[in-house]
Amino acid sequence: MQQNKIPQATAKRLPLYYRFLNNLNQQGKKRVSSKELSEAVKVDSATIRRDFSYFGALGKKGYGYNVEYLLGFFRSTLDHHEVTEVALIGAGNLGTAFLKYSFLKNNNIRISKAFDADERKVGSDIDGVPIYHIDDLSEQLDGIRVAILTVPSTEAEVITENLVKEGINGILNFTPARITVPNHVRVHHIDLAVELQALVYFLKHYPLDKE
Amino acid sequence: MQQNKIPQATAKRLPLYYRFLNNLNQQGKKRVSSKELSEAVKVDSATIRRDFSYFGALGKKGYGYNVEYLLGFFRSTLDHHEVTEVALIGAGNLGTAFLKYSFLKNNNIRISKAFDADERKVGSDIDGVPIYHIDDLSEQLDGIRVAILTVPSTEAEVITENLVKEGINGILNFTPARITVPNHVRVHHIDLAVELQALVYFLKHYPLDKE
DNA sequence: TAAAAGTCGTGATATTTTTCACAATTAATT
DNA sequence: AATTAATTGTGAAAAATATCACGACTTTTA
Ligand SMILES: NC(=O)c1ccc[n+]([C@@H]2O[C@H](COP(=O)([O-])OP(=O)(O)OC[C@H]3O[C@@H](n4cnc5c(N)ncnc54)[C@H](O)[C@@H]3O)[C@@H](O)[C@H]2O)c1
Ligand SMILES: NC(=O)c1ccc[n+]([C@@H]2O[C@H](COP(=O)([O-])OP(=O)(O)OC[C@H]3O[C@@H](n4cnc5c(N)ncnc54)[C@H](O)[C@@H]3O)[C@@H](O)[C@H]2O)c1
Repeated sequence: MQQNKIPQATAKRLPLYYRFLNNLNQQGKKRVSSKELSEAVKVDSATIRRDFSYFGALGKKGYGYNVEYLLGFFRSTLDHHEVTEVALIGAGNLGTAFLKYSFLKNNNIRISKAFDADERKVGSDIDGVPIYHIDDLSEQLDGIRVAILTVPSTEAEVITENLVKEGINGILNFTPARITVPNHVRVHHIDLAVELQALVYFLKHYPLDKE
Repeated sequence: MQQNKIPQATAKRLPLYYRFLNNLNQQGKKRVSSKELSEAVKVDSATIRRDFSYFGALGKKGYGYNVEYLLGFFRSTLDHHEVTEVALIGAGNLGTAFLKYSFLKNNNIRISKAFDADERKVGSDIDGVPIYHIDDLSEQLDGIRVAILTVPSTEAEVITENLVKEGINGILNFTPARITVPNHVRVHHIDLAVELQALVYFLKHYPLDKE
């Protein structure tokens, strides 16, 4: 669908641009240059211009970008007029933090259902999000295509199989397990322990001054 | 310090390799090939061999890698014999989840102190980690060089300044704010809302089958 | 109105990362 | 002992990403 010419690296930065444009818009700013944007999001200004250029000529030479126009453009590009429903699997420590956070305001994403195996949690809700039993995926998941996975890593593989069976095609996996999926399913890993360890590694092994 | 020849992309994968080698070792496995490892961590086997090769010839042709040897090697490379102490700033929803998680077992990282501005939290502890007042950074932080930032985004910039002043040189920033730091300080961003939105974007705009 | 300053869009170039593909070597098998 | 199968380490190529640098155009200033 659409031009899949857009590099992945660019696609990953789009939500970031979008959020900052939103901020600017709320501050009443009318125009912005790639240089200003660069300082705010810490991405080289040439990279920003290049990123934008994949979508056509969105700016004006000598002027910069019109915030409102750009925002409108991104809104439709990011499908931001419609809310994306997401399921959360595993309402534990991490899962609960997500349930309490509103992705709706800035991101038009709503965690609308949670699933867990713990009988004490099933039937309750967290900040208005109902928790269902994991065995009821089939009945309750209907239509939802994206899942956040915050279960113990030992459960990840089996649960993933079920999620895929029920039509999920996007998984944000916080589990350390590297899950296997058919190739119509997209998995993004966020491995917090790895991130932390990588940071520590960089601190110890890379020159301190100058990047 | 050390050969900073190692590409960043490689460095980021090291903790991942390390964890899987640990698993294998615990399962009693004596040898492993780049092909097996590849299937487990979902990284191309040539990439794995290349990554390892930056540290010298760690394997044996026709045999593969000796798990124990490789593990020992990574242990010292990742400084895994000593525990890295980390401070958590902002014991809210996300912060609490981290405090309840043990990074010690697999990663030799310990969140040893937490800081918050909420008087009701200060003085208590979460899973044994004491919560101090953010104003007491100076007295309490001593020696800690790495911080996890999980405060409201509006506070991020000011707090960062203080952290830097107190000698922090690595920050894992979960705030949507893009913080500004002197260039001897390293910041890694984990922007959960962006990750989620990027996943949704990929699902809608990239071909479903094949990659 | 003319000159100066600012800024985009992009060809060209540089850098980084990934992958291919194979000689060299080891282990396993017959 | 000889043959076959497995697997590394790496030169070379490819792919992806980032940056430079400048012509073209717009806005601002004088
Ligand atoms: N909390 C952190 O800071 C942190 C850090 C790094 C990685 N992780 C990873 O994130 C995942 C979640 O961590 P957590 O701290 O929230 O763990 P947790 O134990 O607090 O939560 C796990 C939740 O999953 C539920 N669960 C167990 N089996 C299930 C099943 N079969 N189906 C549905 N739900 C099931 C449990 O009832 C629990 O509510 C883990 O894989 C962990 O390794 C967490
Ligand atoms: N929870 C999530 O799922 C989620 C998702 C995406 C992004 N984030 C981001 O992570 C950050 C934390 O989120 P959260 O949900 O844990 O928020 P939270 O409000 O639950 O926690 C913030 C904590 O910071 C403390 N705090 C406030 N001001 C402080 C100060 N000056 N010094 C020290 N502590 C201070 C508060 O007392 C509170 O305990 C936010 O920036 C949020 O945008 C969270």
